[in-house]
Amino acid sequence: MNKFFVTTSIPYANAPPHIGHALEFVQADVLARYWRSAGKKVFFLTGADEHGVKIARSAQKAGVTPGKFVNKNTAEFKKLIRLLAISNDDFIRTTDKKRHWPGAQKLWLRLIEAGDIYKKNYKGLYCVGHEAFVTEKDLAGGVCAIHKSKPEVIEEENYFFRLSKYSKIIESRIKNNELRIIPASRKNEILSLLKQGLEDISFSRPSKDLSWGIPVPGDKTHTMYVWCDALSNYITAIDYAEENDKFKKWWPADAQIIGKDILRFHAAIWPGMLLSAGLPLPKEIFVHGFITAGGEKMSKTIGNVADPFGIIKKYGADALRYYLLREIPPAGDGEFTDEKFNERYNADLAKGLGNLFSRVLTLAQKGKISPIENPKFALEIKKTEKILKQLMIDFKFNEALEKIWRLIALGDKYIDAKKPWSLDPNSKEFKKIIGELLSLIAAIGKLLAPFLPETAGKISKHIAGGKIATLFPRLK
RNA sequence: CGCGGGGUAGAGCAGCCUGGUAGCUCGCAAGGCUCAUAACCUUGAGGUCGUUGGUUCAAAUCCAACCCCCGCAACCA
Repeated sequence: MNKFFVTTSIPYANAPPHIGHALEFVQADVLARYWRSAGKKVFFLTGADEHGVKIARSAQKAGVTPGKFVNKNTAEFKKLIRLLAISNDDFIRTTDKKRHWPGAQKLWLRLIEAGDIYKKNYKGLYCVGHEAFVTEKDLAGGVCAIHKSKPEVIEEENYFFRLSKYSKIIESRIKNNELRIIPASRKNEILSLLKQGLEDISFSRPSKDLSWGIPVPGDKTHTMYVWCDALSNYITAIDYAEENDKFKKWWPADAQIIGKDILRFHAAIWPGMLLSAGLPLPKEIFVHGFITAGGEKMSKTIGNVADPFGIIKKYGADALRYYLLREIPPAGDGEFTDEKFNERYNADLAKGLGNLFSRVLTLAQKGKISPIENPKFALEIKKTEKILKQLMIDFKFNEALEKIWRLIALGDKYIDAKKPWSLDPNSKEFKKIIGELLSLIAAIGKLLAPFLPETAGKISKHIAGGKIATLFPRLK
């Protein structure tokens, strides 16, 4: 198929975005841009998860309605997406009653038709301070660790989803790669979980406890729990409610990008729901890690959280994109520190790409020079293109950039060997050498476009205009 | 016996699946160059591959045991 439907997880609009969100957006964006330029029809979806008790409570604390509360946070996410030059085709919000709710409710009804929704008493420990159920983990010596009060045992009736029924089939789909989980370590992780068998999951909450959400169809006393509410965004955005041509064109998703914390939801619960509804499963789930700071987990409490807005403002979107793609192992945890950022920036962007660009354009200004193909360069570029394709299939963004940087080194070596500055700018030889370098840089720019769209634009613009420009000023 | 990730040059990492001269980036040293953002190019120094034992002609790589570090409550991907 010549289409590519890529999704990010939809961030929870309970807090403003941080650098981890930026990572996921950028990874998905590179895929979208790459496959778009490779000629595929691409649909790139992202959005916001805006329901739930937590948001309702945060809104109350802030003294605003939940609607206003999520509007504010979602606006921040949209701002980050815009500033990062993310090329998403759509943005779905779970509070969207027109676009999202009908599809979510339809999905629920399909699960009922399949006989997979049933009512069951749910017994749990209710903490008055939390105004919610707590688990054993929240307790310390039999009392709530935060509120120091003894929780009550409460029984309530909830809807359940018969996830257990699909345990075996999900396991086999993942095992035989009909549903590819990347990297392999995550695949193994989920398989070991599936081996133990999945349990049915609570699928609703009484409306009195959770009113900020989507009502269960035909039962006003219950509200959908997060599973049917949020996971369904991947299909509601492409008109699952209508099941029209748009839906048929795009579903199943070709790649779903998620973080390691929500692997279970996407590789077990979500496939279970799709199977129950008689829908195909996504083809691939790519799982990225977390960004740490100085070996420690980023935490608002510790205060070592890197702020994506500040970085973009200071160094530009492409500098942040480059760091996230080059320095963070795509499928593993990675570090973000100012020192590392400066090092990467100076070594690769300023002294590498920027400097080569600058020295070639300076020389090119000495005469009217147009790009000329060099067979050796052309061969290397072609090789790089080929390797790049496989690396994109494997989600290895860091290696892809490393390969492109080899072409930059090639350019530097060529200049050094040919010493064009010692030649007469009007000589044929000079024009040939610089022309070849111009065409190499143009090719590098083209290869970089999915990763650093703004820089790629600058490169082609300045080559055409013959003007010298500083792509990335060196940091002190 | 909870689960998972990791321990390879001063730092950060790759290599391990599919054993066979230990590689990359940064940093450091020497030389070259002067077109360029004090940038670029070349060469070099630096490693008992966590420990111990096993398999093998051969182990960073396979097997076993052990030691150490980091995640697995919340904000949060």
